[in-house]
Amino acid sequence: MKFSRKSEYGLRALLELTKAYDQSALRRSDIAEAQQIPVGFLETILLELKRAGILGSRPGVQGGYKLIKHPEDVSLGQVIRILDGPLAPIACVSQTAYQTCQDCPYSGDRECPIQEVMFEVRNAVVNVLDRYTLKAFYDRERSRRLGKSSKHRRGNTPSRIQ
Amino acid sequence: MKFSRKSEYGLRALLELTKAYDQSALRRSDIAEAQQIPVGFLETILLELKRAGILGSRPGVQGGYKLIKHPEDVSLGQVIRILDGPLAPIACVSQTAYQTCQDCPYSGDRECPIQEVMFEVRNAVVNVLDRYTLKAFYDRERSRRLGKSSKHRRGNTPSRIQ
DNA sequence: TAATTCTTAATAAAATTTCTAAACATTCAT
DNA sequence: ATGAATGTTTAGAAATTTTATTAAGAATTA
Repeated sequence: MKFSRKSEYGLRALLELTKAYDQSALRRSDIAEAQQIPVGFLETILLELKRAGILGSRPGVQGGYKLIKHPEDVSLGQVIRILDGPLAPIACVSQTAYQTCQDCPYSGDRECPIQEVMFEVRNAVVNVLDRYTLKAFYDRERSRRLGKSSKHRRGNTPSRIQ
Repeated sequence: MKFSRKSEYGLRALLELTKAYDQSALRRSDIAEAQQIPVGFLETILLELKRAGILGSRPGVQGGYKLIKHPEDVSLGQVIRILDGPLAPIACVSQTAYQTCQDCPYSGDRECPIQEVMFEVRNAVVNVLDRYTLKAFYDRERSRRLGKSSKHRRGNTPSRIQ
């Protein structure tokens, strides 16, 4: 029932990128150092997040990765689904990747008592992870740095990154 | 975020054993056949559940495995913890197997925003899995066989199995 | 005592996760 | 244009975990 290291690294990288949301791009090496992530593995992760449309990037001097979606628009559930696959504990209760259980004796019209529980587990997990967005990271860091009164206005952050 | 095949097999085996709770012991080969589980792997699983005090067993003719705890007293959370380890998605929010994250930059007094979410996920999962017991399997099968009015009285089921 | 069944440990096979390497492409400063 | 800095891509190696098998042994009952 664990999340993979990959998801963990991904979230930690996004934590850094969210803190730098309205600032300049971050090099993978900077992220790796800040969060103690093996740089080669981080690369793979950042590219998956880029393909999913969450990050943008640019090579060269002043290049790096950048969060291109608003923190409020990226749920942690989305991130984990990208990196780890479906959230459901068993394929027969997944909304995004449903599959009948192989050799399950409850196929057809008979109801499976295990499926019932697993469905509740799935919903419980999804409810938490789709409620939290990257904004939670943002707010927390702001309030740490600026004191309690911080309030971030959602606006246009000019950026040359695609 | 998946459960392992092992947990799934374990639950399915316990489903059979719960249905047979007040009847005779089940041979591993019968359980394996009923639930389409590789018999050798099932062996490993049943023994773990036995060591954990949930099952009893006896060799020889008329032998087999038997549920020795009352279905109401075995939560699905317990079962999965035995077979798959802690339910927490990350070690730093586990109650049963707490561990600080390796190389986590939020060690010490600084609060980790990821930990906060993961703690909620853990609680959500545990709430579901520790609320369901094997009795849910029992009830469901009874009502299927006997119609809606079934009500099982908790009583002494004589058994020679340890 | 013999047939049946569980017990145990070792380990093999398969799958997945984690990570590395290297050749390549793009951007920007000059 | 050129070169340094950085991302891109693919292949695959290493490590770990999961899944399963095997085989010798011990307990129970008829």
